[in-house]
Amino acid sequence: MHQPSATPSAREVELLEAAYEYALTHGLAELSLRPLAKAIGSSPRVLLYLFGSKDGLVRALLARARTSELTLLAGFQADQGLPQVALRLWEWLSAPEHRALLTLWLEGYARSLVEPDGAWAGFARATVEDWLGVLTAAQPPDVRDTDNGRAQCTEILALLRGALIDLLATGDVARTSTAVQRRLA
Amino acid sequence: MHQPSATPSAREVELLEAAYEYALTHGLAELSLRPLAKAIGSSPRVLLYLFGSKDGLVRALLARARTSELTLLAGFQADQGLPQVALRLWEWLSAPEHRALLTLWLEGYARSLVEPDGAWAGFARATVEDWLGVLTAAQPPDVRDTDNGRAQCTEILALLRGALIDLLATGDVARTSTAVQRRLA
DNA sequence: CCTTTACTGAAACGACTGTTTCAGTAGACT
DNA sequence: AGTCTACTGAAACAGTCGTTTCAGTAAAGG
Repeated sequence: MHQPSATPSAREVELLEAAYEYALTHGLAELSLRPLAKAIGSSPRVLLYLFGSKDGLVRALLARARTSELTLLAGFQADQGLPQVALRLWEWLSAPEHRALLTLWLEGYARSLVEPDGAWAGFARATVEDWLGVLTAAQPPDVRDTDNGRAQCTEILALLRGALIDLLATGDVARTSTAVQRRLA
Repeated sequence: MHQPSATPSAREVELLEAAYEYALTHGLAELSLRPLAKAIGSSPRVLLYLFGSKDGLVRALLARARTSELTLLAGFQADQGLPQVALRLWEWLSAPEHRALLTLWLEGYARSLVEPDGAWAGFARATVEDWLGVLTAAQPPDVRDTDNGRAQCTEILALLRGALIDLLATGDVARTSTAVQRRLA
């Protein structure tokens, strides 16, 4: 046996990184051990040894995705006002090189709603709170933590994410960007 | 053999309806023939006979979902202005009894982005256009079909959908509804 | 009555799933 | 040298998957 430790080994983070790259292009829904292992130069045996189970691996992948999301969000900490932060967020969201990552994010989001238990538990809710946190931090302190302030953040979050899933489906950067900027200007 | 006909038989629509109910509570990602067949009082054999393949069944389910979406949207045809239509749409979206349907919708949406070929092809894009159509129809004719008009519809669509996926994850009707109404009032 | 059409049941096929068993190898520590 | 830890390969296990084969029933039309 082997419990995936709190301090992962070097090989573990190495394989997790490779698996993450793989998931970015292949999605999480159809992820299975043998093709993944072959693609990243490993074996199902090793993946199970390091992550305990497939659920453990998926959990690690989800955590990995959320980590890189959080470090990204940390870069947007509120020196400017809410609209500016939101606009810079949209710049990041609409960048073509982040398409795969965000599709993966949406997939995890949807999955965690369908299957609230198991590996996906709480992923959607967690990311709502992560993003709301960043937006809230960009608000002036006198508005923050009021009903009005939370509604404002929720609206901006909705705008960004709604425009994002529109963009992911249509690829229409011009239309979605105009819509976002139109509201935030 | 058996090609699923353009004019489905009585038994076919009956089973499709039952399968749709099943999908609403179990999701599409983990749908498999044997459990589904058992639950709706049928057999894998019959489902394959009627729908040709599992892909055919999923396609039929997706089409079924889109159909009921379209007949819903038809009920919101523009007698009032855009904000009123959007508010009534949000009323429908935030109703607790539609939670399962909308989760299914989001699942199909995400899946069609990850796997753009096969049964899911074009689902996400199609629903974007469906919704945008309704919102556009609610605009005054002089704004319609201008860049500005399309940006406005896109923004409202983003708001509604962003608030929807927030609601689906958190269940927080109060916060999300306030956010939507705050923008549309 | 006979044929055709629509549907159904039981069982099997091959491919794939996550996981386990057993057997190692390579390097670091004592 | 010997032991311990970390990791790995090959093969098998039991289960599920979509699909096919072969069989049969029941009703409708001529």
